[in-house]
Amino acid sequence: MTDPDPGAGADPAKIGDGHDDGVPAQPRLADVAALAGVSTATVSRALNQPDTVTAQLRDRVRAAVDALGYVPHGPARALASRRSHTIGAVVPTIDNAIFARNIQAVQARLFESGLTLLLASSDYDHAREHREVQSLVEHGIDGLILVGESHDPSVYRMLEMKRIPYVITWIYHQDIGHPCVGFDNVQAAHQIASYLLDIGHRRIAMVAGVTEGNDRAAERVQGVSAAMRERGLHFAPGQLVEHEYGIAEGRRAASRLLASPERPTAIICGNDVLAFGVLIECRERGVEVPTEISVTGYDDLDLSANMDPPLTTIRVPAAEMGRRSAEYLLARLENLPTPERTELQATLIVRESTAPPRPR
Amino acid sequence: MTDPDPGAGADPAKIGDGHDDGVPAQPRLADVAALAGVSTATVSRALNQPDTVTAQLRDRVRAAVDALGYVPHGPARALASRRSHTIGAVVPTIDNAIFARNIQAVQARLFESGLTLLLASSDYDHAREHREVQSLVEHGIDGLILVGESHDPSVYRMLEMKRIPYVITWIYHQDIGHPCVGFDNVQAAHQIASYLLDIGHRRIAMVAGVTEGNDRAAERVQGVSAAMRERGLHFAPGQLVEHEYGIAEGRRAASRLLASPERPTAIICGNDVLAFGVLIECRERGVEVPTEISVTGYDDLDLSANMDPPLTTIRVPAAEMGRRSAEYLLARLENLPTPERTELQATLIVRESTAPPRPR
DNA sequence: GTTGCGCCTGTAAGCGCTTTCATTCGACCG
DNA sequence: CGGTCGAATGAAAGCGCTTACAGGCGCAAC
Repeated sequence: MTDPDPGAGADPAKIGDGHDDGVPAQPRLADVAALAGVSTATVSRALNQPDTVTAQLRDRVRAAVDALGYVPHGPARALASRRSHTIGAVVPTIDNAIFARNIQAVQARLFESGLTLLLASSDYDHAREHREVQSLVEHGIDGLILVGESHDPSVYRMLEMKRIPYVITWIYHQDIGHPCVGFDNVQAAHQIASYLLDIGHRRIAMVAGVTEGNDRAAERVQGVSAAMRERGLHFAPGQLVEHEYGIAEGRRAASRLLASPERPTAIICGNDVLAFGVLIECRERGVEVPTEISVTGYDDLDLSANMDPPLTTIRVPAAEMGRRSAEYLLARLENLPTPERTELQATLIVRESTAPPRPR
Repeated sequence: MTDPDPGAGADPAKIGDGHDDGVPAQPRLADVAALAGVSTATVSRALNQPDTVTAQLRDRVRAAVDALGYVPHGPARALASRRSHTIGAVVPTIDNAIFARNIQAVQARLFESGLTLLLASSDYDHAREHREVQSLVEHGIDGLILVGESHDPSVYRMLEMKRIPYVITWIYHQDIGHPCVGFDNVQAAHQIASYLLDIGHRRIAMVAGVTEGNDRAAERVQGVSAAMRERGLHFAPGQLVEHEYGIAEGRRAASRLLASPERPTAIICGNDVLAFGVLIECRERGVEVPTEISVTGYDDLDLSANMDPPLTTIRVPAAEMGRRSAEYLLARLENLPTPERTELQATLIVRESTAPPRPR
């Protein structure tokens, strides 16, 4: 009934092309074991827990691996060990310098620990995000990095059900009910608005990112609004606008704002790229920054310090956040103690795109 | 000898927490089968080849899946089917707008077809790239996207051995011995140099990317050199420099070039970011572009058209290349016919950062 | 010279799914 | 109305690896 010799590596079906020289084209663990003259269990141990095995044996296995060009088969390993050695990440879009930097740091850190990154992007769409997450979960990810707190409830449900550790990034505040590594968007936005108010601005406009389904963008609006409210101010009609990410969008927004009868003395942007657009439109229209109008960004891209004038902005710890979020998951996977929530600092960088408003 | 009832879902070890209500915490295919009252084979078919199954059955299975919140286990599926439904990509760095755009397109296209992207970055280091590729191969990727043609030979060897389809991107020329989707860097660089020569420039400098281990950067230098050679010109000493990617690096290069006794009348940059640096340094030093000096880039980032002055550059089909390279692999996986090599166009975009040199 | 204890290594049972092959069922034809 | 063929389903054998568990061996202690 049963195969009398299941361990035999000589099954011709297993041997690829080439002369039948006994060197399988796609060697399996059993082939390595046969060549090294040990059992598959030993090879597995020699490879995965080298310490539990004789040095001599280790070398012998290593030699066999090299001789055959053996590469372990991850799915089989994942199936048997319930660990895929992969981490998933879903970002709104990779095509945004600040996320790219963040993801680069995540990938680099994971690689250091021998893990691989599964990357997906949601295009700021919760439904799509849900499908992306499901796809990642199907692939057996050991952990997941998410951007922001607001997600389809089924996302959290799935993670819970599958017992997959995850971490929320790009956001931090007292009452986040999830593990997170981020910074306080409300506070940072509040800070930049307060700075503008402190130097005398009263007519402030804001070019925010699209807030629907984007809690980071929403919190930034919230922080600015709060700072204004504290001084008894609020946005005049049409002075708080939302735009998608992009230079052209920033220009369009600025173009409208600059044409308004009560032109603002300062424009706060939800990110640096929008601010670039605003700066460019100002230049195009001959509106001097910062003498006629102040402009601020949020992110502190490399270019920001090099704009003309250099952009006042919030420096966001994108790379550190990437590294730390990876490390959180790494720690969880090793069952090492690690704080559930870590707050990073976003700092105001004052440059020359802001100045007190010109007296009328 | 054998379990008389192997299909039973009642094995207590399988049931997670909660009351023993027969609803497993982490349902497997067998649980779905049990609930739907069919075999696991049928469930598998209903899920993967819906057409081969009765509509009624399909619905029944679908219902059971929903009821249990079943999510297939990718590694197991990959092990059994020899398909992981993942594609790997290794780029030098994600933290470079043009690669980010490319990868974004890859990911989006793969997602459309239900595949997932495994992303790695090599940091322009062949040794590291090799390890990254090995790691991806271990994870069982069904295909691989590589940047450029020059890689550690063992990379190609491994792909060959494992029979993993791959595609080379960001490069194209007649004698590439690998499947590729790219554009001709030599020709594009030749074109931009020729344009400068045509409008009268003779003292031309180049700020190239680092060419070691980067065939794209090398080809761009080659294209420019060739164009100059055709007119009996060559780079003066110190007028061909290589710099890492970055604005600061571009500034540093420009700073030296502008200070040289025989100041060039045009600076060709290996990418837009270096060109931004050059442009910024010129502005800082009061060197007018393009009247005193012409500057060109390569990539055509969003910002390039919005610089002051707008940057003359080569527009690179980053997103299309991403989409097409994904599609190449998709076709290969389906055994559909697809061209082994496809050439995309990189086009010269003339803007205001270039003009004829000022007569002396 | 035994006995006992550890340390290594081997045996073998799965991990959860796909897929071949066999079987069943129903429809259709003679 | 029985027989035949095709379509739909089920049974069961792995996919390549990990990991209890068992077993063997050498050494120290008695």
